[in-house]
Amino acid sequence: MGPTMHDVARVAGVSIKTVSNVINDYPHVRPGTRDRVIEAIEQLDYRPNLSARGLRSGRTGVIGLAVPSLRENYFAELADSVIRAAEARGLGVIVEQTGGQRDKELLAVSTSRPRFLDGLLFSPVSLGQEDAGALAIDGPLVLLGERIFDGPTDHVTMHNMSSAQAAVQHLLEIGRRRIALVGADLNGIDETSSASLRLKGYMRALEEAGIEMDPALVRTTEMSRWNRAGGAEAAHLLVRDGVEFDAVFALSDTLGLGVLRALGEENLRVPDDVAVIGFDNIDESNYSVPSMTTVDPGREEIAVLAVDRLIERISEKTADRRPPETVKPEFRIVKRESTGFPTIEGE
Amino acid sequence: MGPTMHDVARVAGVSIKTVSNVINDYPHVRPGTRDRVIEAIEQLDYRPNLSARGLRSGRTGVIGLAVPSLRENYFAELADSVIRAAEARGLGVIVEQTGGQRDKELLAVSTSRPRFLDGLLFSPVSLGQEDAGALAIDGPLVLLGERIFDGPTDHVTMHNMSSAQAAVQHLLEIGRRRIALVGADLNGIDETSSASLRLKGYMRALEEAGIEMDPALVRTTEMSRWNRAGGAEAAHLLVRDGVEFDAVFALSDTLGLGVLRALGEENLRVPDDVAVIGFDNIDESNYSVPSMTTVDPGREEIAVLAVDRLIERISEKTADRRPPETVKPEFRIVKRESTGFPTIEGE
DNA sequence: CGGTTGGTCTACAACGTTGTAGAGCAACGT
DNA sequence: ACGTTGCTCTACAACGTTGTAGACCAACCG
Repeated sequence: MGPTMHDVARVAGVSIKTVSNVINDYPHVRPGTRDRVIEAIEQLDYRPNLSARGLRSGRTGVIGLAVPSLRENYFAELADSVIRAAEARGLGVIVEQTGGQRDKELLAVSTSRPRFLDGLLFSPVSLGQEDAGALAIDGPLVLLGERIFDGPTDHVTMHNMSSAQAAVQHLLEIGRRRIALVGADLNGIDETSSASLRLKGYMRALEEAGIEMDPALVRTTEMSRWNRAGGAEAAHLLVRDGVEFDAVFALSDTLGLGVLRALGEENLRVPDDVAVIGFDNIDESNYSVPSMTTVDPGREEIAVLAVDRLIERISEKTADRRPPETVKPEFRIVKRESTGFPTIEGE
Repeated sequence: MGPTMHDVARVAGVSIKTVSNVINDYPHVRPGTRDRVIEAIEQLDYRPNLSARGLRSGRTGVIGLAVPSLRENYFAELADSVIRAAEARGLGVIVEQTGGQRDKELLAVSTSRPRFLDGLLFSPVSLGQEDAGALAIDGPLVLLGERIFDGPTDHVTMHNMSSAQAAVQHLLEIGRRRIALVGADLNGIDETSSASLRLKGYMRALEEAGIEMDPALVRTTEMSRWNRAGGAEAAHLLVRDGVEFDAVFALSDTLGLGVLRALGEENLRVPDDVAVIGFDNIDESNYSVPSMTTVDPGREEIAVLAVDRLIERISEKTADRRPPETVKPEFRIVKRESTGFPTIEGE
């Protein structure tokens, strides 16, 4: 066990409260005293005991981040952004993986609080509108992603519909008309899922262009989660079903990368035979063969916004609580080889 | 603030210590009393305050994981494995990113302790043998990866040399003789880096096969870290330098994926013209075009071993401290299309 | 010159938990 | 019948920090 404030106080010849005051930048400390304390701290290599601080002040300086899985690149990169944003503000991040399973997601919300978190960033996948109530109980909570609209908490999301629409418009602009969509979720007609919102953007873009939607072009994925295998499978099925198509809008980059792979196996050339656009702008999409055009939903900004919102909520007095907010960063289309643009290095 | 032990004690009609005893499975509690306490806990939805527990008992149930970056797939997947292993044992994981920078790595070791971690899993990149001393001070610490051998702590690593040798043997077995190596680190002749150890394996395999090593085939990467861009660059240079080669051993999968991309751009066919093998077995390598043969160093097992070692160290009395151990899981070669084998789904 | 103000510091009591010491009581052996 | 044992439970004191209340002193005001 390291030195405590008592040790520092003894060395500096002050009371422990003065040490505490120096550490917490309490203004009324004489410069000379402050220096003595700082010197003592350095001499002893004193570090505050965060458990004690957490007990006394109710804050631990640690927040939680609950995501489906770090094996999904989007969430790994999101975690990277969140951790860096949190670190810049002096917070640690405990990462929990829900596997996208409903029970583990519910658990993450209810069980993570006792883990002495100051707050939780939560990216649910399985929880839906009907679970909004389950989120009301706990401490500061900021939702990430699409699900659970109008919940009792802040929500950082993305322009799913309009960015999906822009993605399809991009395909239309380069002359494609038979645009397949991979990753639709037609099981529960769940209005609040990313899949549904992006599908809606797809339909709008087609409608505006005066193209009738062909249901044969809208493909679901069998796998429970969006991944490369799902994308590959969907693309294989498209080809083997004999559906004619000259472009694919994959609802996530990992799906899109699976599509790229499958198209290669089917001897279809990208973008000559089939153009492909993904969604998420994960690092990997810039290095696939060919590099993949995608929608950058503003992940980095999502992380910063979310951490800042959470910090606000944490420091908020229960009295003057603002009503829950929903914020969305700007999106952009990153044009790459899979739709006929050269890859820009470092993009 | 939620209910405390006092509240539970009052409801159950016992002392707080009895509540504590029930929670900590202290044996001498009458079944009836135990039931009353459990019922009170459930009725109040009581959750122990981990700050208080941490203060009193010196344990917080949280460990740290310091890795270069979650954007590197290998580390994202390692983090996934570690978090799952830790969760199974009731521990939370705070993830810190060092960016592979020396100062941040040193900071991670010295600063993370006050963050009330019970222990730290640390995967250094920049720290070397000369920093072994810096690791002696702190609490339970388990190193991951190659660097800092013979340090004062447990070390979970991998069979770098023999698995690299096996990788090259695989290329030799399929008839390749001009085997390039991408990702060498020739700056500091640092005996303890993954790069050096894998290079050594490469040389041994060639030697055993009676092939003389051609320095023109051994390529460094300009970028500070192993990534796709570095692999692509190295492959482009190989071609443009006019070096003849029929296989590439990439010292990491991300390097290998960059190599695959660059070879495609150079109109070289994989594996017909050039066979490629990587190292790490990240998920992505199974979905590249073509899928990439690689060395699986046993990442999942590394995580489990590391977490278990750390837990042992945490619960160890200072008296009967075992000497530091170094453990390595088994490796295996995962054969895929980039060396002429069909991809096995789910592999 | 007495009273007030405000800057600087200290003493003390919490925060919620667990370790220690020991009280109470039934069962047992002698 | 009485000490001993062992199970069950309780009271109390920590753990290291911060909030509260207030002491002390110099500077200032009237």
